[in-house]
Amino acid sequence: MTDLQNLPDVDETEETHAATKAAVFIAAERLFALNGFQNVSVRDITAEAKVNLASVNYHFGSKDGLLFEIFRRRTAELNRVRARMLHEAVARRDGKPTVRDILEAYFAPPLRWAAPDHDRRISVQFIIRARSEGTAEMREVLRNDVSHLARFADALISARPTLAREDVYWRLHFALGMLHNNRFAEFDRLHHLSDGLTREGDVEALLGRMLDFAEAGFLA
Amino acid sequence: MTDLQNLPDVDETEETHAATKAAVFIAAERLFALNGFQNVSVRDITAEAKVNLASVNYHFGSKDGLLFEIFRRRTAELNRVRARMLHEAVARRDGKPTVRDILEAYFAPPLRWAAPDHDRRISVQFIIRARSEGTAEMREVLRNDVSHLARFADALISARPTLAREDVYWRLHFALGMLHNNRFAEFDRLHHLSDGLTREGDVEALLGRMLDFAEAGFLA
DNA sequence: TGCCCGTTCAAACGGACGTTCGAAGGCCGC
DNA sequence: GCGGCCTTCGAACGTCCGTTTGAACGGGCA
Repeated sequence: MTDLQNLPDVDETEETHAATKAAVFIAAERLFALNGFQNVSVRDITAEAKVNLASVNYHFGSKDGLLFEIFRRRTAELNRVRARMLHEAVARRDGKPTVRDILEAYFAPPLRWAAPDHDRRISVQFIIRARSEGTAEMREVLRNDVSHLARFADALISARPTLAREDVYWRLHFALGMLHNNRFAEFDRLHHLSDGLTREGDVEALLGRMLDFAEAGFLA
Repeated sequence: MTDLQNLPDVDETEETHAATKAAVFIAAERLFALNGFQNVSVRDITAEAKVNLASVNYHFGSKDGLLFEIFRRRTAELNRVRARMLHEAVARRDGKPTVRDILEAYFAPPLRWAAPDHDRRISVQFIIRARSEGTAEMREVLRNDVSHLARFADALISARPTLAREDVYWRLHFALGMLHNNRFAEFDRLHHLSDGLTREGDVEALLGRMLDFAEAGFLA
């Protein structure tokens, strides 16, 4: 029951009171995010969710169908929040958002989801993983995702009109690299390298550091 | 201090005496880099190398053994080149290399390997993939790799003494993200986003762009 | 030539996996 | 209470995979 609240009530598909489907969804997202897509079997998922083995194929058609549905919901959700933040920044700045505003609209949502006590902490790791381990179907969505990313690229081009467009695209590419590198394993490595000096708990501080770095890179 | 110059060399003579082993090595590196570790079977490798199925287990013990040997050789090779470049930069600047020097020593070797006509173009993609899809054994090596990375971190701390150490570690983390994001799939996405404006062919130009961005981030 | 031993070969083994199937369960309107 | 339908269940199927096996091969040396 409490599990149902974590399942996003996506408008198009009305959810019946199938607790099994929600349990599978949550268990799969967690296991995939932690262990990788190929290293998690349908039996692992149904064991964690404490449901029957056939549940995955009954509710999601196939293992890939389950993976894709998680991916689709989470990316749509994330893109919605990002678009809203960008829109608010445009309104706040009278149509002229700064580079930092635009980068913040892209960085902040996933970073805030990744906060230690946030219930979407796992979703961010799932999305990051999908970018490198995703199936062909996921990459297809990421292709259409380009139109979403293009809004931020256009905003950046407007914010820095003196810079060549290709320079903006490359720097956006670098900024995306900064963001996508925020995986558990990389945080561990950094923590080990710095002898415990760096801590990932404070996401607002991390956001500030990332914006300082990326903004300077864009203004160079 | 570990002397990276004295790491075990790649045994090229062994390859010439056992052509099968070399063929397996090359085919496996290529397939793994292009398709991912889990998506390539031993049968795929031996088919591409035109050798018998049992060759992998005979020469490398297991599939994971083959994977690890490729990973071990390539990372050792890369670290050696990086350490040499850092050493040369230290000598050239009388013990005071700039932030740009240090970043260049870390960025340039893999980027130059990734040049379109370079024979190590595939190796870079393999190494990048190992960072996110690697086995537990590989991550163990990456843990020891921290001592290699620590040299660059220390150099950066010396180059920017007024900056808090944790700030340097975080910014190095960001710079690593920029580098590790240079995958085929990401280049494709960028190419698509920019409508063909960005081209990855000129690695020296890319290196310059990356150094401009990261240097500005460090000097912020 | 005849033996030796590192290498290659075809074939099979055992297991893990995604998926399917038919039956049983359980909730609902009637 | 009863029939219908969505869901859950245990069990099995077929496939692909990494690995092993034992025999055959072939060059180097006495």
